[in-house]
Amino acid sequence: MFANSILTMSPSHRIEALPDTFYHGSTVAIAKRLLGVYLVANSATGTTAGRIVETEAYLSKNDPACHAAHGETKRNRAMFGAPGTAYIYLIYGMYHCFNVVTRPAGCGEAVLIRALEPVSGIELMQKRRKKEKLTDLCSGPGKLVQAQGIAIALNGTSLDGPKLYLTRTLNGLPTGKRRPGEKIVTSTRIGIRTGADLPLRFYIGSSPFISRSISRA
DNA sequence: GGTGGGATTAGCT
DNA sequence: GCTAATCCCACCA
Repeated sequence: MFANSILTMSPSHRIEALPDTFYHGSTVAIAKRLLGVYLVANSATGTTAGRIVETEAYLSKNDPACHAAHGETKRNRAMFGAPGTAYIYLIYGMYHCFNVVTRPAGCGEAVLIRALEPVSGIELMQKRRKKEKLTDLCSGPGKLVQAQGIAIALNGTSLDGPKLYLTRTLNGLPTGKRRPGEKIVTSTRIGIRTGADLPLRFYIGSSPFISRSISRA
């Protein structure tokens, strides 16, 4: 089964991270463009990978829900880094959320990754999540961070490193982009109090792996 | 120096 | 549907 093939992959495997041009355009455009892209995580316990199926955009202007809305702080500093930087933070004292910084340094815009389709390292994800069902592994921002073993220490690092990276090219799998017939559905964002009416959540409509939260579209 | 809220989840009713 | 678990930070005193 191809899901385990990456685990036995040669250590000399070359990372094909996303090109700089991937981050051209608006944060909304990038949030949509990220649908279908692979997120790969390497740790001492093994490698996992998932295909992004749900994202949310957080903007620097007229978006009160964005962490950067009140300026740079110690907590949100990574958000003001270069495009392709990981912004990881603790939420509700228990879970972490993983974001991709999208705009040039100083802007403070990012895309929250809300759900992945598990594609590799399934057994490791099941072990970390203590869940068997594939739809329970990465169907929420806190869940996918747990399943991928993404450490808070990776906050502020560039998403082209050996421990955590984004790519369209993954070990014989189809190119990491939307496939024919997969349509982007737009809705309001999940779980926020302010800016809740903005249409900034995007997901692959046919995917069974998106978060189960009420869409409130 | 104290306090309250938040881009969540799991488990129970 | 409701709530507990749990912590960083912004804000107010």
